[in-house]
Amino acid sequence: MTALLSNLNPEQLEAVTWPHQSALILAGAGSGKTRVLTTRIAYLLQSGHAQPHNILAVTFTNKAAREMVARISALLPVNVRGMWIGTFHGLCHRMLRAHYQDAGLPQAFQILDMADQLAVIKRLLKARQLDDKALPPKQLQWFINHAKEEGLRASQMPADDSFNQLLAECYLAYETICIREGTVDFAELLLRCYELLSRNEILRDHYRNRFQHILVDEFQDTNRLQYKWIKLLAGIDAQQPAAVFAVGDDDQSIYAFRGAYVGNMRALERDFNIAKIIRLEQNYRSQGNILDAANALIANNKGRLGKNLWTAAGQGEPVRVYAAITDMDEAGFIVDEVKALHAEGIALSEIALLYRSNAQSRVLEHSLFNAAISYRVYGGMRFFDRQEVKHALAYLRLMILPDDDHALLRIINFPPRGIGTRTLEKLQDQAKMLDTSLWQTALKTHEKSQSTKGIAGFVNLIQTLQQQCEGQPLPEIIRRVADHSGLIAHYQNKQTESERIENLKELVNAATSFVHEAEDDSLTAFLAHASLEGGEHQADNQQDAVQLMTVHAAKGLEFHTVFISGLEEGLFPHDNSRNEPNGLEEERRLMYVAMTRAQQRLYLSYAESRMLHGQVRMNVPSRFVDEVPEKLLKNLRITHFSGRSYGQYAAEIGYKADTYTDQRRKTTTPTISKLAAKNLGEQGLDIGQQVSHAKFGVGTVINCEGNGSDMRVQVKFNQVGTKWLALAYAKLTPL
DNA sequence: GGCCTCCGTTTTTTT
DNA sequence: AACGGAGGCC
Repeated sequence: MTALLSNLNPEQLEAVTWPHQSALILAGAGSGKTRVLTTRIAYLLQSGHAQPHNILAVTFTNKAAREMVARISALLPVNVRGMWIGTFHGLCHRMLRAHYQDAGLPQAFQILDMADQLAVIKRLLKARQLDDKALPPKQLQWFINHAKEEGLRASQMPADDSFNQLLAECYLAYETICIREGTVDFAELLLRCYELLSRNEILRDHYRNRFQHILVDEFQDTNRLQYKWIKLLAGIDAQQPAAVFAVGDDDQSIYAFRGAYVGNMRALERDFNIAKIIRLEQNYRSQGNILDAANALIANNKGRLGKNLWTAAGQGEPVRVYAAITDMDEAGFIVDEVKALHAEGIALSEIALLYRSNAQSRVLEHSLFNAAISYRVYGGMRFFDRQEVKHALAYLRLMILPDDDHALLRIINFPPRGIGTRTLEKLQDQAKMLDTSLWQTALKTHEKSQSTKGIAGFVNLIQTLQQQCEGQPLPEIIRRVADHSGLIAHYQNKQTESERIENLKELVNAATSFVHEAEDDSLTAFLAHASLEGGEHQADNQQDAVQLMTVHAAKGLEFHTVFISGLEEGLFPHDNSRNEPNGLEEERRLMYVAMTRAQQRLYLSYAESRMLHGQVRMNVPSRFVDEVPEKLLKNLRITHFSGRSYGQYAAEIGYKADTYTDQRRKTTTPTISKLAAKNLGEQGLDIGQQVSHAKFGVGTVINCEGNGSDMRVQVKFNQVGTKWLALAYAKLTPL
């Protein structure tokens, strides 16, 4: 026991040994959050306060869940299997499988991922003859998911105007489809589980009795339904409620855009009568200057629970800032620094290049590639999202749940077997008339036919596959399906598709390792695994490489050196965040997360001009750079120019932004430097200059076009956004 | 059925 | 710039 608790600081120790009561742990970045969580579990077990089966621990990602299991196992020899440790979705799924009948689901119910869900929605909208303008599929998807996250069913949706009525009707139609097909989307896993527990007293009491300790990781990222689920399971109104041990950091809440509700932290405090929040403020990751910078930045946010990170390590190096001329120049600078760091002995994998949006990675990749520095980009297409893999999975799903129209439609004519749009329409019409699934309809109308063509051929194929795979081991089932479905042959006929065949083989490999690792190695379990664990492609290249990722993807990670690039107004903070309530504060938290990833060295950079969406844009440095106290910064521009003038350096890096061509309109417009020098100069203006406008207030000139009386300038106003103004009319006063 | 062209979009993302 | 979707054409 003493070994377990040694080396904890006083706050960590208080959290770990907290009595059998609910607790809220405010755990700053790098404060040993995971350590506290896992040591708490080990402490409960070792001290005899709890048995493994009394413990439920919930995370957001499978990776976090796996890490938790691994670290507990390392702390003490315990049967981890007795504990329920997993993601919200994974745990809800587990309950629904165990009680599928009580939950009103077929035994072989299947999980729809976001793409599957969108496809179902598109099909639904098409059937109702609603085009994109009447109701965009994405919007309906968002509406349905948000409704579910609020715990609302279609029948509870307001229909106060015609559009809301339309939304409610479509939601209802969607629910009907899912029920008939036996499919469940991500939000449904949670809502269904919540409803199951709230309606079924026996089950509820069973689980309440069992889970006396509920531990929640990244609590700030919970949505309202997840919180209600925790509350229900903990049974705050019960005689002996479970102890909820919630660990989170309101300053690192960066998922409001997908429904996370930070207010849950306050709600927990209130609902669970938490008298004292435990704050973990000692940071074991970053050096002083980096923390001071991050603290100063986040202090600009309002309504925080309040927390100030400190470190026992020294101040370390200053935060380095580079003002680039172009995005290419910015990338070039970063690559130069990476080279220098690597030469000093820093491993490439200890260097992270962070950016706000994925599109920004390209310039960086380009420069790294040319410099022959190995790098790895995170994000992008995941294994189980690939079309060939999804096709194969659709065959498998249809075999065990033939009423899944979504799966059927995906493959009824893939590979092509002569079932065209008209045949399909006929089948769908018949199904509607018979009020049954497409599969049942196909059976009824083509059962007698022995034909190997068309729908009858498809029915025969699926039935044959069902028979052939009966009782076979999982990898063998997948091998047969990939082969007999004609998928392999189809891709073999195309020269460019050889990678897809490799992926189908990889799917067999995935099944092989799944059989070795999973407790339940059924096909149903494998399909659930494919949906829920979407395939973090972990195993690949161990080689030393620079890490490229969005700031979101970097959450929870740490690196010796971190570069945050593209720190420009409009990019970071992103323009779109302005339309969202508290959008700027979320952007700032994002910046806070990015900065606190760095251990020893932090670089901030921005570019004056950047190619975005095929157009050169002039940008103003991000306010986030200004929010870092000057005394913590070190400006590298002068050093990097090494004595040259701006003009000399610009010429050297080939910066010729005299004109840019709008490909769409085939027009060439003179931009910045020349015009700025000539025409703008005549007006007493310049790019980058602060100006004042009677109505719009203060702003910065960021672009211009035309000349003479037609001349217009683009001004980024501090209050009202970016506007094009005709100089002949608008009265701009240089400041 | 497959290929081509035009057009619109473009933040972040896990389950 | 780049990608995806829709619609037209052979």
